[in-house]
Amino acid sequence: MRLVVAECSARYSGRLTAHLPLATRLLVVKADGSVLLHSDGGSYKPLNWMSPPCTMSVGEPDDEARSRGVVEVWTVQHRKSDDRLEIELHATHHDSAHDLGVDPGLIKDGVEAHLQEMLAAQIELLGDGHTLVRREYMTAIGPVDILAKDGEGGSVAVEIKRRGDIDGVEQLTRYLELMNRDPLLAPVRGVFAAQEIKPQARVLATDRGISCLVLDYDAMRGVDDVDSRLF
Amino acid sequence: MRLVVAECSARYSGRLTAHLPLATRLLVVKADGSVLLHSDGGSYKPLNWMSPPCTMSVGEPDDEARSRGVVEVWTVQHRKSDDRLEIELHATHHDSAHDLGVDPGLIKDGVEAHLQEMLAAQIELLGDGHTLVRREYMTAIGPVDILAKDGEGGSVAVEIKRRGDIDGVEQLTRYLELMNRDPLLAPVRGVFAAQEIKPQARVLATDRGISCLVLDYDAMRGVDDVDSRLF
DNA sequence: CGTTTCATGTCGACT
DNA sequence: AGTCGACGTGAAACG
Repeated sequence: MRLVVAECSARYSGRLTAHLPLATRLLVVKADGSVLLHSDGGSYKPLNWMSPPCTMSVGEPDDEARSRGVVEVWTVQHRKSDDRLEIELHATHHDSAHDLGVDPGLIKDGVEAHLQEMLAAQIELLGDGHTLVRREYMTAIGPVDILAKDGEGGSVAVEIKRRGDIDGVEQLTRYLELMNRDPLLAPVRGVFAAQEIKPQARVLATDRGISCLVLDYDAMRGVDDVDSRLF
Repeated sequence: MRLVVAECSARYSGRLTAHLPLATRLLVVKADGSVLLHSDGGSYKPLNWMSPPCTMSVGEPDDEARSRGVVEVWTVQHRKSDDRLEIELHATHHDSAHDLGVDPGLIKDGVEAHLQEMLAAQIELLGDGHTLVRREYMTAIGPVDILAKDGEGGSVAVEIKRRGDIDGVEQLTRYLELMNRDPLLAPVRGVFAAQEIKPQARVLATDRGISCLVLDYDAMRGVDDVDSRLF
């Protein structure tokens, strides 16, 4: 990985045409040839970039460019499309190269998955008499996290989220709509379960006759641990 | 902007929970406190990050962490949510800070470029006797959209926007300031041309002696088509 | 400020 | 390789 801090201007053409006026920026050249052009603010998205696979070539400025103070011209060309990024470098303030090696990558900890496991194991949290039918109950539009039956034999569909937002309620609503068309299942009641339920989501859920269940992760894990110790 | 290349591991919790195993990575701390964690490959998206507004605090590792080789602990906390990024730094290979200043940002040439072409072809829209000098007239701070001469031989710098906002007037003002320092060009008059000019922008432009020109895209394209048919 | 739509979306899973 | 859907989507335009 090469890091350069330099005054530069850039021109991108490909899916759109754009340019960056002269300013001081961070240029990152990754091992796979990809290039990022970052400013000192904004988000994680670069001002401009070229994704791999691509090839970078360093060239000399022509006379016109040199008269504008350009010292070096980088041309980054995508290998599979005609996307092209041209960077004109003026003064360079920093330039260093580093060997980073291969990255193991991000590992997403499935808190949601864990909550699902634990709620399946502690299904009585839904209410007395509830029994588990199955986890990841498949429907035409995707798997419902948990399908259960209540004490009276009615079906209960549970959607689990770490953070209970409106989107989750919408998702559960779609499932319920579909499942209630199935005479073998209907009527299906909905339960929206999450570690934290946003007020708006609670209002929407309640309005649609969906119950809300706040899950206490630590308490549930405690119960889980006790259960494990019994074996 | 601070650049650090270090062996590190990280843990993010917020909209999801995830972690990064120990590896050598680039850490970027931007002026607004945001943090990016990049590997030497992939795309422009960091492995992990924290968007502004957020606060970074540097701490000492506890005994357990120190025994694992942790030298420093960075805690990046989002100001408006409970999103949190914790980075454990082991060996540091590089550490440098740079003052980048404010970035003018990316300029997308979409409809704008087309308007520029058409105005260059119909330069008399600026007024009788006007002639085109060149498009994309290069200056130290970026290209002026159109440089023209009026009937009396005076220079005219034209800034073209799809939507004429205050930013565009500011940009043209910077160009004019620079160009009027060049004795070969001065005095340079400014014209702010756009499909639609916001009232505020018009007031500011007028106040600075910059003329406003509303461009009728469809009418201009009509003329363009007629021109094409002549050939 | 909330809401909706766009993106050089990116990214992964599956056909 | 092409398609589809989720994303820590983010970002800009709009009311």
